[in-house]
Amino acid sequence: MSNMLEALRGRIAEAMTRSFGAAAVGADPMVTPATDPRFGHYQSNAAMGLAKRLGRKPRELAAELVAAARLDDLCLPPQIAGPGFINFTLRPETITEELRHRLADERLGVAPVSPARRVVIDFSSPNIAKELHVGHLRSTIIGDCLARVLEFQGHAVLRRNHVGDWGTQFGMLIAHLQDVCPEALEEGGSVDLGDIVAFYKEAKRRFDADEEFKARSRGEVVRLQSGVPEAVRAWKALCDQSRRQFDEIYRRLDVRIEERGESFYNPFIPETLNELDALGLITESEGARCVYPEGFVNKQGDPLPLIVQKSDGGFNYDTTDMTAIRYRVRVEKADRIIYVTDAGQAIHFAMIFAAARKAGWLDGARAEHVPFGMVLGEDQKKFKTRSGETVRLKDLLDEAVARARAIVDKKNPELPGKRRAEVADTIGIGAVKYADLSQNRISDYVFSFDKMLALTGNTAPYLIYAYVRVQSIARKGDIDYGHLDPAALSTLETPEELELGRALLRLPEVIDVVARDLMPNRLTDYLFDLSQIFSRFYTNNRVLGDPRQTTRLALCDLAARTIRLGLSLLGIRVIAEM
RNA sequence: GCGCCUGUAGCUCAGCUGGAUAGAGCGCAUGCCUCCGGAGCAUGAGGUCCGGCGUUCGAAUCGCCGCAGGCGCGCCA
Repeated sequence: MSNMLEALRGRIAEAMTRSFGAAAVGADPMVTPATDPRFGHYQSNAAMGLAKRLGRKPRELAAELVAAARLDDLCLPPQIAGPGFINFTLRPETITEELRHRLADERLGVAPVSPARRVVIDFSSPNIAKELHVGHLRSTIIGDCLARVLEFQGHAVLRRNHVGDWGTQFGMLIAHLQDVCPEALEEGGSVDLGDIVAFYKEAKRRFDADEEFKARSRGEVVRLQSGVPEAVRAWKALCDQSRRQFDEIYRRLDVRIEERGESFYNPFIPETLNELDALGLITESEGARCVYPEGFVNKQGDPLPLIVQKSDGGFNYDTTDMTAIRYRVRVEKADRIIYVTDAGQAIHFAMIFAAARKAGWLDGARAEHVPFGMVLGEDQKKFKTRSGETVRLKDLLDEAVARARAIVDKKNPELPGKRRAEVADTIGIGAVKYADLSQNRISDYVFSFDKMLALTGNTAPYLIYAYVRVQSIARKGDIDYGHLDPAALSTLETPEELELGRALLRLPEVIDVVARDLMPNRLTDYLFDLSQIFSRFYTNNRVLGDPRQTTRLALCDLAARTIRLGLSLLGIRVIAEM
């Protein structure tokens, strides 16, 4: 049993039914990590809740539960405290035994979930012909992290980049392309259009300034939508060019994602609308076709619509999102669909989900919006460059790496230049990700290079440093952690050993919580806590040359592997030296 | 105007199905290198959990009413 919390929960649930029979069936054993180390490792608050239902004193019930529970193999005799808290302390032998298993377990005690589900995660989602900018940072990083966590649990995760690759803006882009790069309209061959963003800006400038160009642009939209091959080729060339620029950033961020843009869903729009219509969910209003999910009103207090077809016959993101959610359930057989977008879209998704539910599409599936707050500058205003421009992700990453490089150069000039470059890259990118993920994603997040790259505190550099220290011990002592014999791990004794051992055991519970709440900061909090405990351990417990060397090396190895695994779930790499 | 989100130490933030004396980092003060990397460790000061009322054995957490800030509010996404 590698998840101690689950184990205890099971034992208490069992004791509850044994002691109180039907009255306790389905009641929550209320087992949680202890709120304070002085209370032990875990606690159950079930007695207080039960007291009301059974009309008895909570401390009495707690005593009965303790008497009825079979816990001897896991913990010391439980203590009853306060109004009826039951406090559990794991036995040192239990902790040690479990750590022996972990030494030989690649997954460090985290069992794959059963049954595995099919999960669609919709994240990042930039627009074609535009830049990946700071506005995409959180969606990309958080979405990737959630994907990694759910994949590690064993779920089949479909990572979807719902890029904006359709719409009226393509008219001006195609018209501009005709003028500056006519060869892109020909069949076959790919063309390098250069900086697609500059291209977009120029097209936009002409569109705003030139009536003839504007008219031509409108014509191109029509040609594209009706599938004229030349227009479609131009569109593809534009998307390809954008994709190359996106992929460069995803590569640097080590983010894997499958592009499935809005255009992908075009063929499925008619059947989606037909089905909504057949269900009687579509109402016409001012020439537009609308779905009115209940409970949403506009500023006049009138029902708020999803406009699934505009009055000009065109489609918008309500249409695409309705089509996509239906496709994901019906065709991709998703059990769970997760949308990682800014909090400002909360109402939009609430409406999409409500409408999809009404249509019966979510009967066997769960749709969730995972909202996050804005990225703010240190002035607490929306994060912009000094000149007021949107911050490009590329520039942001470059600066993080450059700053990390400056720190490495200063701290460890003996490291060869090539290694310093790797270290700077790992730390710089890792710091950007960690800073974002360690924040409660709901609140707005103040972006600060200085804070994220700080060598102390809850930052990527601090965690990576803890990892590096373990590798450093190995180098010093000429140790190969791969050759440690699990059986040689003796029962933990010192307070620091026990504290570290207990912290290591928590990993499976933490992963469960992250997957349940989709809150990466629960994982970063744990890793930071673990790293601090590890630092305490190795400053106070000599490893090399100590009679307990083997046991302590095993703890070092487990700490390093736990940190490495945890960081990998955040999308952050480690290095052996820094 | 309505809706959503946020409000916790000087600053930046945690606080997980309501649980015990509310935590961390930074900053500040004071210790610790004959010792595995001091990018570290230890100790301390610092709180009207925005305010009020309510629910509960128990509220930072739930409900209602206010206050402040952010975001959104019909054919962009």
